[in-house]
Amino acid sequence: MALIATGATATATAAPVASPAASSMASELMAQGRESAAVLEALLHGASLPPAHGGAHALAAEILRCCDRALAALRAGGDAESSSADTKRKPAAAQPSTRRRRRYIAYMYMYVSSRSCDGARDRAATQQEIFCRATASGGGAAAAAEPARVEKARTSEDGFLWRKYGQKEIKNSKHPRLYYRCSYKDDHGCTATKQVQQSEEDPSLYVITYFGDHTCSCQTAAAAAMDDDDDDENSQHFVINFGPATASRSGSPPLLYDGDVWRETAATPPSSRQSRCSPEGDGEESGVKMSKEEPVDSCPAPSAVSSPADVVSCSSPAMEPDLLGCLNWDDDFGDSSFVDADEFMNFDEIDLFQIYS
DNA sequence: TGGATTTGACCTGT
DNA sequence: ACAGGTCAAATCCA
Repeated sequence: MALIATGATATATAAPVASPAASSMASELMAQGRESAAVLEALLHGASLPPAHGGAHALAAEILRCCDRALAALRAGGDAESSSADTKRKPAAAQPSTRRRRRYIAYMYMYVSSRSCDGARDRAATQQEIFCRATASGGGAAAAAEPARVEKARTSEDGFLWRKYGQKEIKNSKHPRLYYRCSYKDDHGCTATKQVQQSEEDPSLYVITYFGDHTCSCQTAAAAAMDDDDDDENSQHFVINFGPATASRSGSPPLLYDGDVWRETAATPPSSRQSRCSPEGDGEESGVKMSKEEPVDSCPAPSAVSSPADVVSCSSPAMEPDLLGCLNWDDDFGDSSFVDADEFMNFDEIDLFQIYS
């Protein structure tokens, strides 16, 4: 994923204010996460850990969990506040979901930051490498309405629940373009849509173009569900909790990493259509089949990594040292004494890695 | 039987 | 006229 960094959108988007309670909780969570990061750093420098620590994997999982919960707390706090105080809400289409966008951006930032400490490539180079594609010209209403966010990932799975509504052969393209809209479009009027198309250069990658923001509440419910799962699972698995939380309905379960391959957390029937977000027609839905029996593609080389999803999928032993070593929390996220999560993730000062048409 | 997917037809912009 | 986006009836599946 990657992009062109720009601060324009950050300033153009009104910053929601999280409630004090949410900020406090987020602050605690991030402080906890930082402690884990410090331990992890010590571990990476050769220090030995007490048996109580579960090793690098457990620490990394803890860090991710803290980050995610902090962001969820902020989101929930902000949402609650805005829903109670702002009853005259503007139509969803006219009010971008800044919180979710920020969360997305935060992950982008973490990703780019992680890459930036690679000695051979500075942040600017990484951002340049990050893929940027103009919104399809001459597109339909969705494409014309607002800028698109473009990602490249090994799976089109992103935690949201999508309904496919179309497929189109694209001229001069080997692969069809698939059209999805939020499954909650009817229920909540959510206008989010996305287009998925296999990359021409690397068919194992999917180019995902997002239009609009999710205005539905599916993410909140999912986050809660995931919290419930955390306690049971994270001692055993590397919990992948990237981006918006997974829908709790019969939708895609969160993905777990157990050291070798990805797998789904729930015993979702393989044929469950809602868990399928990958384009069909390429034979085996290469990006989504995540089971012991059918391991996903091996982790791409760092140079091929181009999406947050890849960051996650590359928490494999091959990628881990690079990624973990690059999480320079102090440099990238400020001092640990951040007062609240908005300060921690100083969103408005972070370059927004957003795709523009 | 209800909900999701498929796919040809239709609509819109260039 | 063409390409891309969306609709909606038909179909599939749990």
